[in-house]
Amino acid sequence: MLSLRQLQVFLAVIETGSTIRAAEAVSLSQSAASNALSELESRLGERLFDRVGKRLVLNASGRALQPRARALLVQARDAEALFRDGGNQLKVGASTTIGNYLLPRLLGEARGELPCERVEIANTDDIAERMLRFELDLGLIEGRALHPDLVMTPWRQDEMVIVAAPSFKGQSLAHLPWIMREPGSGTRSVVEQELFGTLEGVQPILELGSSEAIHNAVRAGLGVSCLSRHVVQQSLQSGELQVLAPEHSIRRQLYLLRHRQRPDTAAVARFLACCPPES
Amino acid sequence: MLSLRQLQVFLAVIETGSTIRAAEAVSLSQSAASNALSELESRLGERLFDRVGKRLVLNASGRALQPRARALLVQARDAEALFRDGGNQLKVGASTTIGNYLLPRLLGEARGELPCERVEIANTDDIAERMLRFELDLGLIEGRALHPDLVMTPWRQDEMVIVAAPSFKGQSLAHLPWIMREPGSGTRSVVEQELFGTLEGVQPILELGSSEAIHNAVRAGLGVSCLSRHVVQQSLQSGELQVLAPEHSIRRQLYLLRHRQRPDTAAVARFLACCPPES
DNA sequence: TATTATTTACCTGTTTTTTCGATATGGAGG
DNA sequence: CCTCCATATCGAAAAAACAGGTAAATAATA
Repeated sequence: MLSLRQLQVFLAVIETGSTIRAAEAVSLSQSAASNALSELESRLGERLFDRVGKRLVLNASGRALQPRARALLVQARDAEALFRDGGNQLKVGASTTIGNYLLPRLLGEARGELPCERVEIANTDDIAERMLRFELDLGLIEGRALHPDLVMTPWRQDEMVIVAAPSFKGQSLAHLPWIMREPGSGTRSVVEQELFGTLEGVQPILELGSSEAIHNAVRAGLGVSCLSRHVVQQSLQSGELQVLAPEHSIRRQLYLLRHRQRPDTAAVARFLACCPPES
Repeated sequence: MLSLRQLQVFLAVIETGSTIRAAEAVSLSQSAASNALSELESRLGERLFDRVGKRLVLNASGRALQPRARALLVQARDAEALFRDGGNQLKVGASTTIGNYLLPRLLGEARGELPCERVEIANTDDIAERMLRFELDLGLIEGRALHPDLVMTPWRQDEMVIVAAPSFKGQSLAHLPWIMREPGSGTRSVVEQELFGTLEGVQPILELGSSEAIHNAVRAGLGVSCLSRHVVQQSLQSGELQVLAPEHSIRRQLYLLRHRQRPDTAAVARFLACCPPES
């Protein structure tokens, strides 16, 4: 049976490129690291690195083993963390709307029941990448992540509504002064897709890089926009903003993002018990 | 860092109920097994068994660890098998239609390219259960498996057609002498659901326990039935059977079944490269 | 109730494995 | 050709794992 330590050395060699630095990284002597690596190779009956000159170059077999080794070590760590104090920590990656608006409210409602967590806000692709590197325990995304090692499961829905200051009244949508997110934003692409028939050819009068900036621009009467209800909820309640054309509201699905090869951490399970999928 | 051997002992103790038999199972001395277990517990800072009398009774912490330990060990074995000769072996569980008709043809077409495989035919529930115990590497099922640790992905489609001997001509479907699978069969439930409107109240004149039996009964002119096109393909080509009411054909989805916590084996990957999802 | 059998946990000496420091080997660069 | 640097190897030392024996605790039995 191969040992976890051998895999640890194997991965360290990949990352550092040499047995010397790998040994340092896992606090071993160089000879021990070299030994662990050769033992792993002989157990598998296959060289994992090509020895070209004095360099170790990962070969096809090594590349095949790498993701499995990583997954094994992460799962071992997770198993230990199950019971240690660190088992309470949870690193969530959330895309902007979720991280800025939805999640704070959920965490507030379940204060105390939720593990001590850390939320990192980034776009969907970044979150997917960090999930792949096991740097995050759970992703909450608005877009899609297509990597075969990532599993998307429907979580909640987000309603995007067209909002404007109260002065705007029942004009045709296409003639309004639109404010939008920058091209490339997931939010913008959803809006363009869903409202395509209505907004064809419309040029936004303003493009802003964040929902909150747009929110403020709309409150200032600069124009109209289509924003998540969660962003503008307060302004709607206070009457500072109104919903235009409610029939054009967009429902979009929000997803949980998990790594296929990593069972839920204890903390992830607790989080999901508090904020289960609703739809 | 906990060791795989400790987990091995832990699982053996669960299965055998005592350190003595566990030691035997993993070829260790009793003292070594007892030691490994206590070391694991002290590393985790948590007792995994309650010592009640001279018995070891798995407690809540132990139950939490168990599935992770199992997954870790299986993955370690898979990683080793990646390169060993055994890495070619593949245990597929297939439900009846797939295992009896579809798979043999696929394997025949890809002869030599596919790893040396072993196909076990069972019903969907059995396959799901064996997947959960890591006794199968891959499932190919016609029905649904709902366990949270099992992942279904669409694979291919199966077309079910209404077939009869050539003597049957354009009568109303409800008035034909129907032959069906026994109640409880997945195939039968699909047929009943899809043809419900047409077949309401119809009593089959015969119920048989296998598709092949029905096939032969239909060929013998005993009646009509709704069978996978794969089952009757040959008889259709030879003109021995005809398709009645093609507009009532049923398409049903076939699924790959995998364990969420187990990355694809090398052999599974090769199998899927040969027989990829088509729809 | 006393006795026997069984099982866990611990102790001790021994064996095996792992690790270390030093050294041999071998390509890369001046 | 010689020096630099990294890997691989070797013997010694350290650490870990091991087997066998044994005490304590409990269940079963007389």
